Amino acid sequence: MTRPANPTRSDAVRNRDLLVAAAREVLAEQGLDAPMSAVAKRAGVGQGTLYRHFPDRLTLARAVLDENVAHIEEVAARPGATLADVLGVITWQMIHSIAFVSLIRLSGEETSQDLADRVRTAVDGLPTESHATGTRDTDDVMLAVAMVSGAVHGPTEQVREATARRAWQLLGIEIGEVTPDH
Amino acid sequence: MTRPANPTRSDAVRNRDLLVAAAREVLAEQGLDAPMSAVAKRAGVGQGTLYRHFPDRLTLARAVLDENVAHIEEVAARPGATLADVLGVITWQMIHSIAFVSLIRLSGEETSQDLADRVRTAVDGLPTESHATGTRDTDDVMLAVAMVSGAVHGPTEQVREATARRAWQLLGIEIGEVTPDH
Amino acid sequence: MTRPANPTRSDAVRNRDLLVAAAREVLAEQGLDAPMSAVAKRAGVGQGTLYRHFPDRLTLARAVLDENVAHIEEVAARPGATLADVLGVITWQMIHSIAFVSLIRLSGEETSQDLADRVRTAVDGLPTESHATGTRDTDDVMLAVAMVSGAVHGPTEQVREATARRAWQLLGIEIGEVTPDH
Amino acid sequence: MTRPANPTRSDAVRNRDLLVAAAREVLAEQGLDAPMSAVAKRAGVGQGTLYRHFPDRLTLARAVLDENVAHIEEVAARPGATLADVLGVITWQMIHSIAFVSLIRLSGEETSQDLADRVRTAVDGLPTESHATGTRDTDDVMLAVAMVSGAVHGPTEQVREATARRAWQLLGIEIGEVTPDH
DNA sequence: AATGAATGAGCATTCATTCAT
DNA sequence: TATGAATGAATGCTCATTCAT
Repeated sequence: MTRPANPTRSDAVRNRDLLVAAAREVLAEQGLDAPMSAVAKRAGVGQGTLYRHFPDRLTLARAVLDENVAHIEEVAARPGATLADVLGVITWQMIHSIAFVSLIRLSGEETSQDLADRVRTAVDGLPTESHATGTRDTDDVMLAVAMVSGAVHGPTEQVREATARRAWQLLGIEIGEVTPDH
Repeated sequence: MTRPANPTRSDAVRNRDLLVAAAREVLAEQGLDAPMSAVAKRAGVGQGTLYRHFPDRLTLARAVLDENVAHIEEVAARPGATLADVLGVITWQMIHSIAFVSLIRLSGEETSQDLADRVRTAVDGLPTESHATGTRDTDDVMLAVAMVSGAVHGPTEQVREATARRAWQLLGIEIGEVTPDH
Repeated sequence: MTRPANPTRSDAVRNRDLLVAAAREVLAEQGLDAPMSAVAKRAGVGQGTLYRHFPDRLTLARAVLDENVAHIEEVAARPGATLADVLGVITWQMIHSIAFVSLIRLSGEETSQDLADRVRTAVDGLPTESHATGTRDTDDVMLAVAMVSGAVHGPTEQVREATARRAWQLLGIEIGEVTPDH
Repeated sequence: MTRPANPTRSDAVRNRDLLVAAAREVLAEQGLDAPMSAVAKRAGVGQGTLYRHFPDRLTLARAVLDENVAHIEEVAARPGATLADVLGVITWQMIHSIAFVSLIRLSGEETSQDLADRVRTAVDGLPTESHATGTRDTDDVMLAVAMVSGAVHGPTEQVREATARRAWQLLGIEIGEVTPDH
């Protein structure tokens, strides 16, 4: 348990969490260009507080993605986890958040290379579920994720999920359950 | 003699072309959100002129894409053209224009369905070059294009081209020369 | 008959008439702030032509009012015309043209004093129809017209006419038929 | 202690007042179409501040008129107040503010019906000062106000006041002192 | 440290006026 | 002389960011 014994900061920690949660929702709905004020309002804090925690839009977006990545890492670390399992989770995230897709898109940039690297590390060495898929080069897996993200569009989550599934099929890669796994 | 006096077309046509060319550059560099004023400035015309020709941003973007699509159609219509040839041209366009990628991304929307349809029609029925590729369902080809667009990122055109080529490989689809073919 | 024998200018005269007619409609509908381009478009002429005939908005507006005033003068000059007759015509004009009311409003300014003077002259010395009204000071009549113009508002012509009639009643002034008298 | 921290009202209240005062002046001088930026500049605040307090031009105009109407209500509520007193105050406001006149003009519209209603309510039931005037129907009084507003024009306040007085005379309505009564 | 008001730059859009043809 | 395209100033409005409290 890494609870920092720092009781006076409990407010700050709480606000940070509120902001990340709010940003997740707002960015998912409106995309990366959403007004910062909308995030502050949804979190129920002042604009100044938002800027205290996240000096710029990218820092905030990265904090959101960080939780996504942390969840991916967690799933990957489970005993018996397979590549398919992890890809299922990633696919769920792509389907449900415009921002997540946009952030993957920005991953090539200097902006969030570290996050991409963490996903790569998590994926690296995971066993593939069947011989049909075969062992994958990690770079190729990351590229495949980016490719599927390019396919994930459509008005409803149902449409986006169907498209994503077909995209994985075209790549010949099996994925597990598409689930938030929260 | 009451000459109708409607000769001033030379300016107008020239300005329209200047604007589309400027928009192509600006949108390629800055994406679909680029300021309209930047387009007008690059074209060397006033803002009013831009709005006279293109009442809104989408109309302008469509005019740009229209030329891309027209070129794709032209290549597809050549005697002996194959799917690989056309995909090579499309790939070149994706590598060189952020806007083109963004527009592919928007294709699902009401915005530019007609343009996407024209590409689909152009692609439909093109012969595949080798037995390795096999006959392709047109929907899958369009999905593959979207997928590759998701992979096309990177600081330089060289990197983007290499990534795009690898993406096509993962899909098992052969493409022809990556060329503007102007 | 004051038809000037100047055949080469027939086009110009025709355009002037078209413009005044268009301005009458457009100003009546949209008020004095209507775009000049809307007038030119409605007249079916170019913007340049409009500016050739009417260098500024006020000149154009005055030309419209001039026809109104000319009609008032014509009615006033008829044998047997009474003040009530003329006020009926004026009332009709107020009811049917936002611009006419606005122009009356501007009449105090230097802008169209001459037009106001012509109305005054036309009104001056007209016999009143009945002893109920009595002889009127011309200045007061002009003021009364301005006052009624202040009352002429409402969504429909029916409402505006009813309000105008009540306004004249409050002033104790009888008016004749409310008619364009074209 | 988690002090809610909401003390910053002083600035906000002050700025709101500055804006209303500035708007009063600017609208009085330039009418309802005055640029919003002119109001912000006169108030000495940024444009954003203006929009924070008044999201659109009508809201701002209504805030200005609200003070006028509040003052009318206050005078009407004084013990012993007569219709003539209130009409005197209204007349003063018409003479000194183009905007007030314009707003009376707009009263028919959906825009500020509530304000017009408040004036009507204030006027309703006020005693008339002398038998010369007699009891007035409230609708007629409101119409009379609109009529006088139509007469209030002229280059100087002196001219406008003289015209307004004559207009009331033509209506046979006595008014009290023409005064701001601040 | 939190709040939310203030700032002002930035972008979209309209329209009066000019001018090339 | 007529046309209508071009210009660019003006205005509305929206945020990102700063700062007084």
